[in-house]
Amino acid sequence: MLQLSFVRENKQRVIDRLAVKNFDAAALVDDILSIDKQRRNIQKTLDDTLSAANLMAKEIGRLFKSGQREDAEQKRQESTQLKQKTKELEHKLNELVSAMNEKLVELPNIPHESVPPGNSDKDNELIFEAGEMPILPESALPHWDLAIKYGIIDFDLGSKVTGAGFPFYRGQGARLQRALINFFLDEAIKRGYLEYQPPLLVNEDSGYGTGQLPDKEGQMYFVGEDKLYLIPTAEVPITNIYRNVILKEDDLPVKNVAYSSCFRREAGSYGKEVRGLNRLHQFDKVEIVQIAHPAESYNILEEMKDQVADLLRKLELPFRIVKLCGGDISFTSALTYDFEVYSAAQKRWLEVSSVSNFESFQANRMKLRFKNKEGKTQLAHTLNGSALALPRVVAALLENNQKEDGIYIPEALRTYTGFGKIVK
RNA sequence: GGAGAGGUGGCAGAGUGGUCGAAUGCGGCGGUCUUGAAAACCGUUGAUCUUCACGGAUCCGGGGGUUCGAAUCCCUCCCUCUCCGCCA
Repeated sequence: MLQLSFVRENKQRVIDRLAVKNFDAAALVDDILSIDKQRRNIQKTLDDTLSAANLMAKEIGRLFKSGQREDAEQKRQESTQLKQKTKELEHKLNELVSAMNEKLVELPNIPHESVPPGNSDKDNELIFEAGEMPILPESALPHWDLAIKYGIIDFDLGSKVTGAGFPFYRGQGARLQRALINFFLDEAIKRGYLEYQPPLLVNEDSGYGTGQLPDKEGQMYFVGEDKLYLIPTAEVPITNIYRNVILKEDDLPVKNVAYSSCFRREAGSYGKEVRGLNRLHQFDKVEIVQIAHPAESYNILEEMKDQVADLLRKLELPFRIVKLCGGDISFTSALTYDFEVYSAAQKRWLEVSSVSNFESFQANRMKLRFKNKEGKTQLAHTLNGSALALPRVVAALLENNQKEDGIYIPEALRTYTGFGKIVK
């Protein structure tokens, strides 16, 4: 969420910038500021009252000690009244604080200056395109048919054992998954990331910290018995490592990478959009997370963008990068690049990565700070990106590299798979 | 799952109803001394809110309560450790 002090000092700017996200913030901001004003008034009165009560309590202690029972007794009566007053003030203050927080979390993050206006993915700005578009014969199969032909992914078996969207990977298909995970992790480690293996279940505080809760509650699987959520991305546990943490400036940037399975309920999705590997309830992803100095975060975003592009190049997949427009960018993000690979048999672009700078939006929510050179604590910036999500990469690899005699594995991956092509 | 112990500042560790935001040690930072370093000595060293500032308020695992007054008493939740049981 945005910092209250920022909203207070930059009211018009907040409203203007959020208009780019097609978000009319005027009324909300007014509400917040008016509640804030009341809050500060009450806070002041309460502080003064408490201060008086504290002084009196000390005085009473002194009187009792020196044996002045009568004076003490009288003060004690007075103090009881003060007590009543503080109770009322506290109650009122709590109401105002929670009302304000409720409103404050409804404000989206402010988009970066370079974010183009727009309403949907059609208005996203294409900023890069690379790789050769494969030309496939008419007989080319979409990946869900290739999966059956080569016996490498079994969707029906997944439906039987669990449900739709939970495929089994089998033989060379399973091997390919493992190869991709190791490849992605190794590439990140080469770039100085520290590898983590996070828990796949997180508590409520963590869900709140990265912004999945409260608004996207329905997207996560929930284990009610233990009040735990299955993670929709490793971003959640990895970023929450730093919840309520004050780092040293020298620790920045923090670079973490994690492979994890990801679980998403995807309620309301259906049709050919979700066919095969296009959208799953459980999938694998390698996620990169950085915690950065505010002055550096946009350089780091570019660096992460190049990193993801490099992976796609090594996988020899045609891809493009789009900068999300105001209408398509997420609630929490200030600037997002989406990466899409071309899946030649479906003739579709599939999103395989999303790299974002959240600036201090997540950090403020989870109190992730660092102590700067002047000794002041300051919110850090958080960034993350998929590097990469597996299923759609696999879809494109299978479709684009299919030949008469099998499906060819790109050179960079062969040391990981141990085979050069997938055969029947 | 059963029984017990415990959660205090960056760390270790005192404190069991009143000058305790918290002794002491270590670590960190600054200084004295030194050609330099070490040692020694002196000083300093948490966070949040609020105020132009002085100052004030809050925080001893989280939440609630008792009391004029709570780190200290009560309730509740969470977590850690030890023993037993179970187990990849």
